[in-house]
Amino acid sequence: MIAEQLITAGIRPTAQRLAIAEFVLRSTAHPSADEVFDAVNEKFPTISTATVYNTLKLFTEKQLLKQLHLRDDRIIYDPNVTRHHHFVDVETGEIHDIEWGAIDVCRIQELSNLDVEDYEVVLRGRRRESE
Amino acid sequence: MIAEQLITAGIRPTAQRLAIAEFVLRSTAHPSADEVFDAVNEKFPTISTATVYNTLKLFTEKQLLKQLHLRDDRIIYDPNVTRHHHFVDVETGEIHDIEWGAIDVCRIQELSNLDVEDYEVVLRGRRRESE
DNA sequence: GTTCGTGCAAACGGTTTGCAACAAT
DNA sequence: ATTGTTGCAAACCGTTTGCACGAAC
Repeated sequence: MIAEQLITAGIRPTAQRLAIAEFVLRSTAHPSADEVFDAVNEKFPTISTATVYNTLKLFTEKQLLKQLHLRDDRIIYDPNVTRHHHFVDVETGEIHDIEWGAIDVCRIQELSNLDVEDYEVVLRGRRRESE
Repeated sequence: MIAEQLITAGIRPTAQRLAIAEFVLRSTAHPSADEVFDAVNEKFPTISTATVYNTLKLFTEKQLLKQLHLRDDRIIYDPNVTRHHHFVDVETGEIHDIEWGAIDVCRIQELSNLDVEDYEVVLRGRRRESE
């Protein structure tokens, strides 16, 4: 349950936070703050943008979300906090997750004088018409 | 020469554009617009931020620069427009280029239903003390 | 003289913050 | 009582734009 997930992360599950969590932690669409606001605002018309921003920041600090900088105009949020890659559809702007095992990245360890703690592949292109 | 590079790209080489070009096209530091402004402003105190932003936009359209979205707070610019990867130093925030051939990325073609037109690896970590 | 480039100031848009009211412990 | 949370409005900051002046063709 979402409430337990918040409590486990050390977050008090208020009504606003639950509404935000239910949308953003279950989304695969990598929403931005204003998209979260719009979605939550429908069911919770009194919520403010400040609460949305505060909550997204809190969720990020508590490792329930990761910020992505794949769009040039706004930060988007990813509830998939495990290692994975990203595909950016250049036609629609949509971001799709690519599972970690689908791509091999080799010779990272050979980079001299760099301790690589993390990495990801960012792909750009378009979805193919599936036959 | 820088002026010829601008002309070749179809850009009239004004004094302001030359000053900006000399700084940003030769930089390996991935500067942001305000860093470009500060640097150029020293030698060219009458320049405006509008001109810097307009010029960086123009250079980007003319393929002399690429915008990078590796920092969470601002756009940075890369005069290296050939394929390469990026290493983000998590201590200093500095961005370093990784030459294309230093890393192998495999099985991109196997991704079903995706036409990958471009990709890059983004690495995060710290520089090792070299012995 | 018409197009292009510059610089100032204002506007814009995403995000953060100050603060007063309120809820939870 | 004290601490944490919300929502409003204002502030903030990187970036863009409107516009008038001037330069280049």
